[in-house]
Amino acid sequence: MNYYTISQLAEQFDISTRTIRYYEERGLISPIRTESGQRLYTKKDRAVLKLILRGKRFGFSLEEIHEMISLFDNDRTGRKQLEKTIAYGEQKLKEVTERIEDLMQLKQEMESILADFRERLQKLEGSE
Amino acid sequence: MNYYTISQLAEQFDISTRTIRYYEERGLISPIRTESGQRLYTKKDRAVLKLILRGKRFGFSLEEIHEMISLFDNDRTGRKQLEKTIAYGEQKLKEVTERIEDLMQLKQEMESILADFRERLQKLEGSE
DNA sequence: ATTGACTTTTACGTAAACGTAAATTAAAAT
DNA sequence: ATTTTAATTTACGTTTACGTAAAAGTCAAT
Repeated sequence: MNYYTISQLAEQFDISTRTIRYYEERGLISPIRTESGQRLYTKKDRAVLKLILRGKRFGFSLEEIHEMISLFDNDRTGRKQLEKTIAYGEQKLKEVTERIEDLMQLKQEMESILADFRERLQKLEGSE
Repeated sequence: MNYYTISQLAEQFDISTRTIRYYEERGLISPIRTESGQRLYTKKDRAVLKLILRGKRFGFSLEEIHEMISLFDNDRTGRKQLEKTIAYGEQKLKEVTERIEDLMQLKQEMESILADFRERLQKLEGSE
């Protein structure tokens, strides 16, 4: 397994190194360190970073994303733990589903507005 | 046509009056005023507010939302104007479509993780 | 070995999106 | 008529999510 440096990840995702370090400050990502203290990121870290950025695009706060990440990465062995995790996951899934429906409605509206504008343009072109 | 007061809208959408005034500061909404200076909101204003809040849930900035609102509300008569508006609208529509696809992928992933957890729970219950 | 690119921590700065408080005025209720 | 409730403006405060700069150490290349 090989590693990424912080600037490599930064370039890949077109974000700053400061941003990546900030996510670490907030406990969202935990790279290992070399003897000298340099951060090294695994593929898994990279995947987590990708998740964070996607969450951000949907308007989730880092805090919310943090919670969602812990879904993946905690080893939840106990039965109670599992049940709690599932309940939380179902809740989040519901939220995501609602957002999708909401977005699709927005899309519809935008499409109908666009159709209206296109029609207006047609009429203008016709009367030329 | 009847009007809403600011606190009525605030209650309906579960936001603060400060928030609504802030949107006005930013030019997103423009209620009329009584003689004494009290804000009065029409149904249309209410619809705009709803739009703002929906935009926010998708992670759009107030600035972006501002631009999108002007799509609805400007009377764009000229041909050039219409073409620009349509182009902008198509762009935004594309963004929304991408977000939907992105969200659906997230949903899939969450579902498969949940399925995994449920399976684990089953095994635990079975071995009881 | 030295230059240059990269990394680290520390720490102050900032824009967006409000919160909150104060002082004042107006509307609604008793 | 007078409380109570709601509204206004002004203005400073706060949180989130980073930006930016400084000082110092490290890695890669010539």
